Amino acid sequence: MDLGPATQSASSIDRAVVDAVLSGRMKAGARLGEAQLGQLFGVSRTVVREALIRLETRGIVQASARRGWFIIEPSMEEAREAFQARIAVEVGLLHSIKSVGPQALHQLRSHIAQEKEAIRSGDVAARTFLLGDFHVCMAEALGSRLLADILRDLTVRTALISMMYQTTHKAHESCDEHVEIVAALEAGDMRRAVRLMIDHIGHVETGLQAPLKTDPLTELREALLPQQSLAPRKSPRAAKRSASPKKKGRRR
Amino acid sequence: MDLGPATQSASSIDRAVVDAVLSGRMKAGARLGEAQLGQLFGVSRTVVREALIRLETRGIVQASARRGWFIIEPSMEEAREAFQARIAVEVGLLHSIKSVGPQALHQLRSHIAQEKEAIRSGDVAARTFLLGDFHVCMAEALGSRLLADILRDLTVRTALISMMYQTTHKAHESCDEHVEIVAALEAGDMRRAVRLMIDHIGHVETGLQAPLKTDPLTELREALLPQQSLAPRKSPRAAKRSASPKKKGRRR
DNA sequence: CATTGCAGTCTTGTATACGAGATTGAGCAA
DNA sequence: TTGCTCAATCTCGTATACAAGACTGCAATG
Repeated sequence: MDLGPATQSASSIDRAVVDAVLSGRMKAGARLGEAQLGQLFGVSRTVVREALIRLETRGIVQASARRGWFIIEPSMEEAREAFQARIAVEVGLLHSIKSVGPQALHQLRSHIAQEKEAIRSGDVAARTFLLGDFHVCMAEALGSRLLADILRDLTVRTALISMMYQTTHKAHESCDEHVEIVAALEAGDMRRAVRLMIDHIGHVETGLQAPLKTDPLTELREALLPQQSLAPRKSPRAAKRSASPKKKGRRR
Repeated sequence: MDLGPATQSASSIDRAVVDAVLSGRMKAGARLGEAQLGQLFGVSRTVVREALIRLETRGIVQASARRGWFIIEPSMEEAREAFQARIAVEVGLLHSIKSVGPQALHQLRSHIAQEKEAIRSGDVAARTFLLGDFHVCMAEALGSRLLADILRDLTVRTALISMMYQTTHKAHESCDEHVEIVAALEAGDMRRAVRLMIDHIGHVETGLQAPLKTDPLTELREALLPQQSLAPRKSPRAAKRSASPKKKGRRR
């Protein structure tokens, strides 16, 4: 992690946030203060703001007017959409290729080796990152940088979802499925690869359970605010007893 | 030439630029000065800059350090990538659905009716916009807002490409193919819809010809800068005085 | 005539100033 | 205690200031 040169920090803020999310070090709903990030990276709010705007455009963070920037908190519905989009893109990708070259296979096998190593050593952050990155890596290896970028952003979304909602899908199972997919690619059996990929993503999605309750207010919020509330209460009469629900834990 | 400050300056700059590109009113390589846009929309450079950063993140404009912002000029290679990505996404989308509801069909037919009207009336901008927007509209009608957004940005790219490189594909042919695709969707024949869509996008892509030479330096740039380019078979006229307002500097 | 050095101008990159919405917490009344 | 008001504070939204890179045009030079 390089926090030194100011010239690079412009785009390194983006990468730092994305990596943090993909590694599970940063959770959905986490707050990203402009001033804080600026101090952390040694730049002014202007530069931080540009990075946040990029992340917002990519659907990774969300600005709440005059309150702050937060990592997005996908709803169950948005979760489904994200998984569906991923399936569509990855299936389309697999359909669009005839065969897989030896170099691409090497890259994928190398990636899976890293996954196994991370799983073995118990490095949760690396494991989480690599398991999601496999799909990005696949798109890249198969020749489409554009689709890889698209998949990366979609993966961020599903990664957040997997952390928000309990998932029964275990790491080694995912890794095993990656192995099978690569095997199918190597055999040139695209139909099987597609089938495996659909099942694989489906396994993760159907593994979603009730939301994790690290925050005691999570249930309440889920129950009361199915959609994000943007009602600017001006009349104090209507809002009576709503003093308690402060948003999330403040981080300092 | 003032568009009036009453427009929602926040995201309206984005939309204005995207619409202008999709309508063919703004061509690849067009310059977008911060100060100019600011005056045009009645906001400061800060707001303009945010919009430009969003557009850059979406791959629509490109910043050249301390020179300015420009609509991207995809190379032939990038053109192929964009078309391939579009095929992958749209094929994946069609594969991921079982059937198409009556409401979606209505939307698509309505869209095609607009296309025909624009073609009939000779409204080139509307025609260009609608022909590209059909694919976005399809993704939206088929239920994936995420994929629709992705397709919109990819479509911007291919739209620019179609304007940069001469295309033999005519508007009414595209419209006819849209009709066929919708017919296949209505019949529930997804396999046929997929094939038609691949052919349709392929028709546009294979229709690409030699680059349009609005800029006398195009050939020179193509010959010297990119990694691999098609062999130019036209006799290049010597780039005499470049009195044109268009100025292409070197890239670093 | 072609080339090169140089100053002036233009445009962006970054920081900072200032204002407004949102939140919080204390104080006060019932 | 409960409920309300309001000022202090936090944070972002927008504009502006200033510096530096990049281009232009001209003149001097070979």
